[in-house]
Amino acid sequence: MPVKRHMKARKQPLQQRSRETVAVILEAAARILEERGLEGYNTNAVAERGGISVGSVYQYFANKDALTLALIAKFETSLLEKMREAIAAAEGKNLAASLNLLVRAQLKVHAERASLNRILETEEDRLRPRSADLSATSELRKLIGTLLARHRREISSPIDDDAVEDLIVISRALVDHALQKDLSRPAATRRVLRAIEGYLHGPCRSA
Amino acid sequence: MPVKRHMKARKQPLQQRSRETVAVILEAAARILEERGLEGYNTNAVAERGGISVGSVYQYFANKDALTLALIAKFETSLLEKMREAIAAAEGKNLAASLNLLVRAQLKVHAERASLNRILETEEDRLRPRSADLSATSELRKLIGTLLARHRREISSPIDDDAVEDLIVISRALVDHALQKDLSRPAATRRVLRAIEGYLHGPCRSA
Amino acid sequence: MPVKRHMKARKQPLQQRSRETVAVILEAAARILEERGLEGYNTNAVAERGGISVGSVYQYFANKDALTLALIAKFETSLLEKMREAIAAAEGKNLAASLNLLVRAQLKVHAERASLNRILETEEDRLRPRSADLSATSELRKLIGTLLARHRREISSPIDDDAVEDLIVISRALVDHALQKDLSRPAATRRVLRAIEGYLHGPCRSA
Amino acid sequence: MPVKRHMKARKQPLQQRSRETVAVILEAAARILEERGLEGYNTNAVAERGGISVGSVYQYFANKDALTLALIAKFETSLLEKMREAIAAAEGKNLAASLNLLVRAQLKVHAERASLNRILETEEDRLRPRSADLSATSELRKLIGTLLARHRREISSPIDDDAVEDLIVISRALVDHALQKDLSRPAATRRVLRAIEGYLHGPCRSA
DNA sequence: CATGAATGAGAATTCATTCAT
DNA sequence: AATGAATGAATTCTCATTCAT
Repeated sequence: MPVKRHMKARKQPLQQRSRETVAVILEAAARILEERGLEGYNTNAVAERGGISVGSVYQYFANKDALTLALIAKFETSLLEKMREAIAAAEGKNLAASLNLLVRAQLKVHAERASLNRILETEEDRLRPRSADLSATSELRKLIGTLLARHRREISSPIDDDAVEDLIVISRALVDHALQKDLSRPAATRRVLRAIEGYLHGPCRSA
Repeated sequence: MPVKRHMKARKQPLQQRSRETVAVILEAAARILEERGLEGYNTNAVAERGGISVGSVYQYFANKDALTLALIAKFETSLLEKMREAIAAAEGKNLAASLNLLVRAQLKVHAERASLNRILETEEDRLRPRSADLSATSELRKLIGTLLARHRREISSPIDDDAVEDLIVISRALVDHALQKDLSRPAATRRVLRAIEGYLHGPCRSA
Repeated sequence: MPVKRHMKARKQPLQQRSRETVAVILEAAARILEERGLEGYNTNAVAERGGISVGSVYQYFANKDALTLALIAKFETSLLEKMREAIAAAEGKNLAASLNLLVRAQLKVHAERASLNRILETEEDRLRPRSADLSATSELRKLIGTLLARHRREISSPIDDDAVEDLIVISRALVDHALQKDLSRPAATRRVLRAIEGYLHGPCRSA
Repeated sequence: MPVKRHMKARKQPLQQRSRETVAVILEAAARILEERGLEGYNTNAVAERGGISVGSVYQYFANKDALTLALIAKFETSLLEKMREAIAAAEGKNLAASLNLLVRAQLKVHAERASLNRILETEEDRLRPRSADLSATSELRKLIGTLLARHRREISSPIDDDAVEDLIVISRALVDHALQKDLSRPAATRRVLRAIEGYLHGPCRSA
């Protein structure tokens, strides 16, 4: 079953009222996903939860997948936001301290709405017509790339775009895994950092 | 919405005919998932694809989820099988060579039915009542643990159960990512190995 | 196999249109039961008969059993209504005349939709989680109790709650039986009355 | 949906083995009905419960309804048997004592497999092409008729066939009701007897 | 714009019955 | 005769989407 076309938001919510409605719908969708999972996620439920009518949902989202994509975009943006803040806060610190801040921020963001984020990641696979990258993701790559470049001298392994990508994949996987296994925050941080730092220092035979 | 309860035992395939039917069903389900994705995966389609009737599907699988779980188990077992072979083949080689074999085996298995495996992994999240481990997974952990212990002296970083778990998570994530991005086999191998070896040699300040 | 659990509240018909739809559904269900019996009673048939879609049936009734229960309630209420009227009409008459009116009313109501009522009674057994009385039934008991109390002096046998209950059981059984055997109205009336009056005058040894 | 034709047992179980199989099937059907109700009553379940194959069920019963009818006949016959015994035991006693024995016998039989009997009565309505009487029922009428004729002088009200029929209907209804409400045996006996004796002594104005 | 009733295709599951072995 | 695998029509129920008001 191919993904529906016209998956852009139907109209630009220019009016104040409209923007509020969109926010209500997104929050309702998020809550339904958290409370009932993908199984219980349907447009009627979302509308009811948001205290509006189904018709209104379709006023702003061409179809269910468009709504889901909007949710994904929103949470990806918010993740990016937090990462940006963490990187800003790391300004002036050394690599280890910076990574520590970053990982803790990432864990915090994912933990906040852990179940929701897991589901959205799953849906992303299904909805994103492969390779079509969300701008947020490439933005994140750039951010991390810049950070690492800044600390080039503290890193023993050459850092190209692929390395950045892999680092992102690795930390996301470990963070998800930690949350799924309900690890304590410090334990999770330690494990994620170990992987990242290992990666950055490369296979040094000097040991 | 929780996973179905009534997973009561269905008839075990005793006769030759039955065992064939079960195989037909599993293969049909796999093909449907590959060709149409989760969206087009329904018991009627599976039956039709297998050239049998829906009733026969339900003769051996209590419900759709049970069928999916059987598929998961089958592919997890087959993955384990291949890993076991790779480890056997690595007997006598050094760590780097062993890991190389292992990663290539993993990439091969996943690549064979890449899309199917991705979907099954997704479904596993939904179907496995958290923490309930598939025996195949714990088996894999043991296998990897043994391999690393054998090469203890070539590893600079202490390897406990958590480390093994993280290594599995990392390589699975990178393999999935590589396949999704259609990386060439050598490139994928290189990137996965880089991560693993980095992890094993730990953050060595000596660089 | 127990009665369905998910009898959660469905939308209450608020608008004019909705109330009409609910009425249409109930009437269609009644007709299907009359024409095709329990065997041919299914939600698709009901919808088709009512000229609406299945979805609409489920908009107002959580499931098939809920629809059946609504039918039961409706006809129990209507029976009660008629009995109330008969008792009102009997005001001032003596016991024999009152009973006569009552029995004739009961026969009339049951005869109107005899086959439907038989089926609904059958389903009631299956659907009512024993002891959970329909308010209509307890209402009827009260009504009959009051009538008999009014004529206490014309009755030779002490009338308690059990007696009222038994009288209701007896007359319902005889009425059903008379309708099933297609007895003429006067014959049926006579036979039911004979049983009731016999009960009320008790085993008088004076004969 | 009309009742199936060919509803007679498919073959006369002349052989010893066959008769045993039929008995096994009937008992299995009875148990399934008791344990799972009409909802869980299906030929596959019956076969499994009886430790035989579905095919064998169809060897002896043309279809499911034929099986149900056989069950009905069996339990009606057994009821009749017990009533006959009770009447024989009442030989020489007066009317009151005879009725007492009879009612107690009836309560005992129905109580033994109360839920089964309720269900069978329900199915009887559906399966018996109206008016077509089971011989057992007319036999029972004869039995009761004879008993009452024997005690003609103790009865103040004329007893014709209709009266016998009504008495049977009344006592069956009250017995069912008593069992459904879980009345104690003595209480049930008292209430059923009260109704019967009232009926027999008729509306005597002498009180 | 909002509402929410209505739609109906589609999916899961059951079970009476058949028939090759 | 017995077996039990296979069948597939039938049924319940859901939910994305539309559209009259």
